[in-house]
Order: sequence, then structure tokens, then C-alpha cells
Amino acid sequence: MNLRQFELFIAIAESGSFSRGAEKSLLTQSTVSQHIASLESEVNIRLFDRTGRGAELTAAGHLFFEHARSVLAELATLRSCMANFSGLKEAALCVGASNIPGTYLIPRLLPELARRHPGIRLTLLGGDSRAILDRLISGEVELAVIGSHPDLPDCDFTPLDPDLLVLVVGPLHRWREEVSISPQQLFEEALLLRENGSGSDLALCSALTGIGLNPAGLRVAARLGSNEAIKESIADGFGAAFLSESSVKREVARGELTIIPVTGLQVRRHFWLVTRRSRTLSPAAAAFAAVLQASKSEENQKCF
Amino acid sequence: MNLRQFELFIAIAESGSFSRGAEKSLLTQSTVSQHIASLESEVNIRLFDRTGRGAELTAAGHLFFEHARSVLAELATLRSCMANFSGLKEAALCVGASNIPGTYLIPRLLPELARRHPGIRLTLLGGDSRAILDRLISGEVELAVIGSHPDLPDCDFTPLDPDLLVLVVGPLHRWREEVSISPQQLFEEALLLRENGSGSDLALCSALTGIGLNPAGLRVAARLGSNEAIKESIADGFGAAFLSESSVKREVARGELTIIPVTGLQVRRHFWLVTRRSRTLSPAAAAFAAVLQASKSEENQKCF
DNA sequence: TCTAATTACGGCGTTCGTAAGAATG
DNA sequence: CATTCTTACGAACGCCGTAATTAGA
Repeated sequence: MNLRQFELFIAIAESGSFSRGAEKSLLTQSTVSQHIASLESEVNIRLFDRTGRGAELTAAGHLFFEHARSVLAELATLRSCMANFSGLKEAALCVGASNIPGTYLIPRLLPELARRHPGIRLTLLGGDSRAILDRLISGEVELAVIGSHPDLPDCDFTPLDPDLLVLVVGPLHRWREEVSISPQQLFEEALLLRENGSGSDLALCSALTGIGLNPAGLRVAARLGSNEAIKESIADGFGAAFLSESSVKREVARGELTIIPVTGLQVRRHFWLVTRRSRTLSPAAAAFAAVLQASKSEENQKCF
Repeated sequence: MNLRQFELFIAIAESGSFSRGAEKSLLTQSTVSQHIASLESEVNIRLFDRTGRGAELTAAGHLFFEHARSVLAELATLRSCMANFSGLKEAALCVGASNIPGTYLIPRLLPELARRHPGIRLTLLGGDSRAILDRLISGEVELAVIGSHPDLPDCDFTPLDPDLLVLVVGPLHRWREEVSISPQQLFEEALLLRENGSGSDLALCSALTGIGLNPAGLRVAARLGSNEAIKESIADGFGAAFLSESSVKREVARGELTIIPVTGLQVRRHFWLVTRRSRTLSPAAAAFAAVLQASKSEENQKCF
């Protein structure tokens, strides 16, 4: 009992004769005869009545016919789904992203993704880096975009465009009017930081260390769990913080926050595209990754 | 792409390794490898990621998996339907029967049919003999039970138990008290007959001719289209009629109708089981025919 | 007697297993 | 180094076609 025989069976049933069914299926009568005999012996019941001028379905044959059609219909569905999937005509894609990339990076890329592959239905799952990576490893998301690079043996990390962290203060802050400050001045001011070990925290520490300063000396007023919480606090006039440039663009434009350059200090943090090592990306995931990479070169071009 | 490969694919997907999938499917690893490679080349996309300690579905593989399961589910349905059908566990049967057999013969057989084959779902289509035979020839019904035997080359007729036609009159009829009447007396009375050429009409004519009388001399008060119409008329006291003994049993028992024996005249009419020549009967139809035949011998035993 | 399905048989392609090789952890 | 998948190659099986046979109209 195989799919070819099903198609043959249906060709015969619809044409009413073994010979015409054979023609349709590009086979000879004799082969057709063998196949039907084989089917009949397998279900142990006659499927066609041989009438002398063709063949006609028996009651059992009618039953078989209906179900054979269902089987072939399912098969056709499978084929078309696979073709759509391969061709990116229609594909579900599940991506994980931590806070900053999920809020500020990926949304900017959605138009380009939709333009290139209108069939991709994207689901974006959020969470902190650790949770996102867990979801990646479990297969719940196919790729992840995060702002840190833990040492995971099972994952491949691809750098995306670097995120610039800038010092921002609120409209009532005493630094408000400064054209710039020195790195040393940072140690005199109450700072708001993200969680210990978070991507932005690590980036700041590494930048300070890079110019010979010890991050441990910073006056950390608070460590807050969200970018937005820090913004709120600063907007009220309390403290200063290093925030992702892209995440404060809007507020800076409205004058709610002000960027204060710090002479000789550049705090950068990379975003990483993470995939499971030696796992095949679906075409949709590959397309998404390509869009991410493309945006990266664009950003870099702007930098140079 | 064939059904065997689908089963194999699912075995691998569920067990998480080519080797274990091979065991389940009673194949060797290498064969399995070839089959999956063949599937993958056919849909033109990777279905499994080979992880070094097994194999895991890719996104495309998950999609394939779902649909492959649907295909196999349909196949399983087909197999079970065919098995049920062959085994009479569950089968639809469509039978045609003309008026008398449909009303009085077949209903009596239903309990026996249900006892032998509880799974058979019977559909009984009615109509006059001609309509029933048309439905038989078109394949709409698989077998037919009728009260006449037209000369159709494409049909096989099998005689069932003969039906006895008896002369019945109403409670107000002048023959009410007669113990019996002579055949000649029939010609003095208004008779109600069925349609010209109907089974019961033919039976009466043939019986009269058989004892040397000419049916043309009968006083035909009316020809009515239904047995029940004739009963109604007679019960009102008008006329007499030859009706199927089995169809008047109930009324005779209640005293609404009376059977008057006619000396030396026996009007019999055969019922026929009709099938299309050289067509295979479904198991259900064969079972139904068997019940009919069994009832026939029973009746004959009573006769002798 | 013609048309259509079945049967017999030989060629050929596919599937399968053994065994050796490569990759992964 | 062990496990797992891949590749190569020969054997077996099944599928297909030709041609002769049988059945039906």
C-alpha cells in the first residue's frame, strides 16, 4: 500500500477503466492490474468490479476512494506547506530578545523584514538575557538577540552593531548646562545603574577600566531593573545614568533628558545574535539574521 | 516520498535518534540515513539536525512532522474503515424495496439482521418496482427486493418466499358471512386492484388464467396506487380485493377485514431479490441477502 | 471478434544490509 | 574513545513493460 497506488486507484476510479487509469498514471494496463490486485489483497476485499468494458467501484471501493482522497489531500497540504516554508512564503518565526534589543533594535528592523519577506509571522519573546538564552537552548526560540556575551559552549555569538551608552541627566540636574565633563567627575555624582552583571553595567565597567579608572569607586545611588525606571528617576532630576543612545533619542529630542559627553570615555556595548551551535536555521530565521546583519553594516557605515 | 518513510520519520522524531528510529522500524541505521536524506532532498530543506548524540527536528522538520502525522492518521482511518467494512463491524448498506416487501417483508427481518450484524446501518429506499430497479442499475442501491420479475438482462433475480394474495372484504360486505366463494362469483363483484401491470395484478391474472378464467371479465371498480388505499376503501364496505396476506394480518385479527377463501384459486406472487449481474456484493449486502434467504427457507418449512 | 483485464516472465531500478569512514562530544 | 551518522558497494526485492492468455459484450 503506497501513495503511488492511491493515485493510481483514484485515476482508475475517476476514469472508470484500468486502461484509462494506466494512461493517466503513465503506466501499462498490466502494471495497473498488479497494483490493484495488490491493494485488494491487502485490504482483503474487492475494490473494483471488472465489467468487461471498464471497471467500476464496489461498495468497498467507494469507501476506499473517499479515504484515499483524504490521504492524498493531506499529502498535498504537506507538500505545499514545505514549499511555502522553504520559499519563505509563509513561515512562523520565534525570536527571543532581551530588553534593549527587543525594545529599540528589533522594532526598527520590522519594516525591512516585512518588505523582504511578507510571509514571515514573527513572535518576539522578551525577558532578561539569561531567560532568553534558556529559551534558545530549549528550542523555544530559534535565535536570540541579547546585549551580553556569556560563555556558553552550545551557542554561537555573532556581533551586531555596537550600542553606544551615553551619560544622560534630567532637566533639573546641575550638569544640565555642561558642554562636557571629565571621567573623574563621574565619581562625584550619584549614578543609577542596571543590575549587577547586566550588559550595560559590564560595558561601563570595562570602559572605565580601559582608561585606568576603578568602577568600584562609583557612587551607585541605585540599581534598577529596567531602563524605563532609570529614565523616570533621572527625568525627576535625581542622578545620572549611562543609557543606550537609541533608547533615549526620543526624550532627548523633547528636552526631557540631556546627553552630557564625557571626555575621552566611550562606553560601548555589543549586541549579539545568538544561535544554537550546529543547528540549522529555518529559512525564516536565516532571513531574520540577514536583516540584522544588513542593519549592522548600515550602522557601521554611519560610524565611519 | 512514501508512507514507509513517513513512519520512519516519525519514529526518528519521537525517539530523537536515527539509530533508535531504525530499531523501531526494523531497519538499519544506514538505510534510515538514506531515507531521511532522500526526504530532505525531496522537500529541499533540512529536517533533522544531527547533533552527534542523536538527531533533532529543525523548524522545517517540526512542520513536516505535524503533516506527516496527519497523513498517517488518515491512512490509519482508511485501514480501520476497510477492516470494519470487511468484518461487518460497521457498514452502510443501501437497499431498495417496492411497496409490499418494503412495508411487510423487510421490517420483519430487521431484528435478525441486527442480531447477526449489529454494525450494519441499513437505508431502505422505497418506490415502485421500476423506480427501484433504476436505482439498482444506477448503483444507488446495492440490492433490491421487489414483487415482479421484469426481463432485465443486467440483473440477477433470486426467488424469495412466495406471498399469498387473499380475497378480503370489509365488515359490511355481503360476502362477510360466506365460508367460501367460487371463482366465478368473483366476476359478479366490484373489485379493487393495484396498478395495471403491478406485481399483485399480474399474480391475480396469472392465477385466473391458470384455472381457465379470463381476467378481462372482472368488474374492476378502481385501480389504486397503494395497498393502504385499497384497505381503506374495503373497510368502508366498498368492494373486495386480493391483498397480500401478510399485509392484512393485523386488520383481520382486529375484525376490520375478513378473508374469504376462493375455492380452487390460489393467488401467489413471488418476491425477488434482485442484484446487478456480475457485481460484487459488499459484505453487508451479502449478509442482508443471507438473512432474506434464511427467512425464505423458514417460510417454506411452514408451508410444507 | 473486439475490447479489456489477467497472468507469466525478464529487465531494471530501488531498497536494504554490511562494512568502512567521518564527525561529534 | 565511544557513539552516531554518512558513504560505498553488492545483493535482493519489487516495479514495470512485453507478450501471451482469458473473460466478457
